Amino acid sequence: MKPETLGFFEKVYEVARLVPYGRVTSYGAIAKYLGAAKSARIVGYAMNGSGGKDVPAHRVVNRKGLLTGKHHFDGTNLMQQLLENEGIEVVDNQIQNLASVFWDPAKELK
DNA sequence: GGAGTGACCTTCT
DNA sequence: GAGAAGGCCACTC
Repeated sequence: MKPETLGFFEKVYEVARLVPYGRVTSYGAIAKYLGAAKSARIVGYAMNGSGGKDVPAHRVVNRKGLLTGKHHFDGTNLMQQLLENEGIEVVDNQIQNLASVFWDPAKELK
């Protein structure tokens, strides 16, 4: 469990868990916070292993607020259901008040 | 050891 | 202003 041993994936899981209730963040925001803004794709790839973990992947969406990773969940509207359950308005797999629920780790955690 | 993949983002036309 | 294309890094086979 040493930071040095922890790969980039573990770091992504850490930030994903830090996302407060009723808030959502983007892959690029996490990647940028980790110092790999150009590796935004890696963040999404890391979520591939989030299944089975306590990582709220449903709180992580793309830059447009679109639930792109929704397909990776067990169900189809599960991700949307979880977001709506937290008070986030989601329509057609897309967050409406994204600017209101957006959570930037680089600024919040700093 | 090399090549391919991926739940993206940035930039140019 | 909108649309389209490319690139980038980390992990897996």
